[in-house]
Amino acid sequence: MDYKETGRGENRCSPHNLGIFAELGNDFLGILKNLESNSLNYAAPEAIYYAGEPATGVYILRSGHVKLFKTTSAGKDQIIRVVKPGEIFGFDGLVSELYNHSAVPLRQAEVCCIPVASLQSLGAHKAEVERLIMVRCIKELQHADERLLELGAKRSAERLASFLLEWCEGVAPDKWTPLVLSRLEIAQLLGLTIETVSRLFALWKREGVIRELHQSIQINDATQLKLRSLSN
Amino acid sequence: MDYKETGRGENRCSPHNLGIFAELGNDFLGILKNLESNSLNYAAPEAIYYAGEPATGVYILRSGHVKLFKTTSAGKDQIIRVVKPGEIFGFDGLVSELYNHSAVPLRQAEVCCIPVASLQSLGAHKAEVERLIMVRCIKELQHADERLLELGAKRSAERLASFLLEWCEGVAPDKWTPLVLSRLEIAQLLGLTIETVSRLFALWKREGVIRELHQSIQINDATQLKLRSLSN
DNA sequence: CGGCTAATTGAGAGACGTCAAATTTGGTGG
DNA sequence: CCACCAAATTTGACGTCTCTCAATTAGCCG
Repeated sequence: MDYKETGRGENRCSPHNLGIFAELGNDFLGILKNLESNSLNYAAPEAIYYAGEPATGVYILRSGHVKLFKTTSAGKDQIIRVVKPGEIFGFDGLVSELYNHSAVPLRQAEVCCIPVASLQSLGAHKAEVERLIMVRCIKELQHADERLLELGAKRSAERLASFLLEWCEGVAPDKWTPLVLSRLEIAQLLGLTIETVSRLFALWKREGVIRELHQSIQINDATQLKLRSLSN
Repeated sequence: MDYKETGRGENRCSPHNLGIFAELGNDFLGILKNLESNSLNYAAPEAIYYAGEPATGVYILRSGHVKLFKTTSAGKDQIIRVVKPGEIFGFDGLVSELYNHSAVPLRQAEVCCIPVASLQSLGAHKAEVERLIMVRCIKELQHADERLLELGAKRSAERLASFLLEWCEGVAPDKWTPLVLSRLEIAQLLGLTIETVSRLFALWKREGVIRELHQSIQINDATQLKLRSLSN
C-alpha cells in the first residue's frame, strides 16, 4: 500500500466505519455519502493540517493514529491528544476561522474529510450532527481535564504509568499492544524529555513491570503500574 | 450582602445577564424563565458541586468567579479553569452521570442553575441550546489546548507571565485589576508551588514589571512581560 | 555490510520543590 | 484607633527531580 502524498486516494467515504456518526443511523449515512467527503490517506511525516491554517474540514479517523499538537515559540511540540480510529477531530472550523493545533499521523492514517460548508447545509440533520459533536466535545473536555491534572500535578513516573495504562486499556494481560508513539512523541505528550521517558522504560523493564518487543509493549504487573500512576 | 450558605437566594433567574444564552434572543429567555432555574449565591469556601457527584445541573455564572479543579489521589488540587461572568460550566450532565471536576467560588459567585432535565424538555429550542453549548465547548477545548501547552512545555516564569497577561487582558495599562486568586490558587492553576509563584511576583515587583496593591495588580511593562511569556 | 536514525546510558547542572522561619496582611475586639 | 491574632505571603537554605549535553549502543533499510 502506498501512503505517499501522490498515492492519496480521493474517494467518497463509504458509509461504513464512520465512527461517531454511525449513531445517526443509515439515514444520515446516505446523506453523508452525498456530501463531498473525501477519504484520504496520509503517511507519517506529512501534516493533515497545521495550526493557523484555515479550518475548512472536519475529520473522522478511519484507521491509524493522529497526533494533535501545538508548537511553542521555541519550536517545542506539545501533543494535545492522540486520536484513535472512529474519533472525530479538527472541528475548529465550526467556531473559528483557523485550526488551533496541528494534526499529523503517528505512522499512517486514513481519514474522512467533511468540509465544514457541507455540515452547514445538512438541513434537518444538522441539529443531530451538532448534538453528536457537542457530546464528543464534552467528553474530550473531560479528557483534557484529566490531562491537565497529569501535567500540572504529577511527576514523571506517574504520568508515564498513567499513559501506559490508558494506552493498553482493555487489552488482555498476555497480549501485546503496538506502541505507535516514539520516545520523543511520548515525551511530547507527557511534557517530559526523551531521556526521562527512556530511563523509566529501562527501569520498569529491568523490574519486570512491563515488556517491550519490536514496537509493542505488554504490561506485566498492572498492579504495580497502577500503584506508580498514583501520587504518593 | 450575605453570601453565607443560609443566605443563599433561591429565586428564578431573571432573563438579564444570562451570558451565553443571551444569543438565543428573548424568545428563549422567556422559555428559560419558565424553567425551574434557580439563582444561587455562594461564598468562597463552599462548593457548588464536587467531582463525582451526580451531574444534575448546568450553571451560568452571573457574577464573581468560579474555579473548576480536580484533585489528585494525594489531595493535590489542579485548577482546570477559572470561570468568568457570563460563562457556562458544569455541563457534564449532558453526557455522563457524574461531575468530572469540582466547582468552588474563588471569593463569591452568583450562579444560575439550570437542571439538566429542563434542558431535555426544551422542544424546538433544544437544538439551538445544544448548538450554543457545542460552540462554547469547542472554544473551551481550544483554551484547554493552550493550557496543556503551558503546563507541558513551558517553565514557571513563562506560565506566570502568560497567566498575568491573560488575566489583565483588555485592561488599560494604568488601571488596576483585582487579582481574585490567592498565591496558592495561582500555583494550583499553573502547576507550581506557592513559593515559586511568590518569588516570581517579588522579583517582577522589584524589577518594576508589575505592581500589586491590596488584592489588585497592574502590568507596568507589558512588553517585558510578553517577552517572558515566550519560550526562549 | 555500511550508514542513518532512534534509543540508551552516564555525568553534571539547573530549575523547582521542600522545609522552616520571618514577615506581612486582614480581620476582630477592646 | 490601636493591639492582637490567625492566615497568607515572603524569604532563605537546602534537596532532588528532571533537563541538558555528550557519548555509546541498538535498530533499520538500502
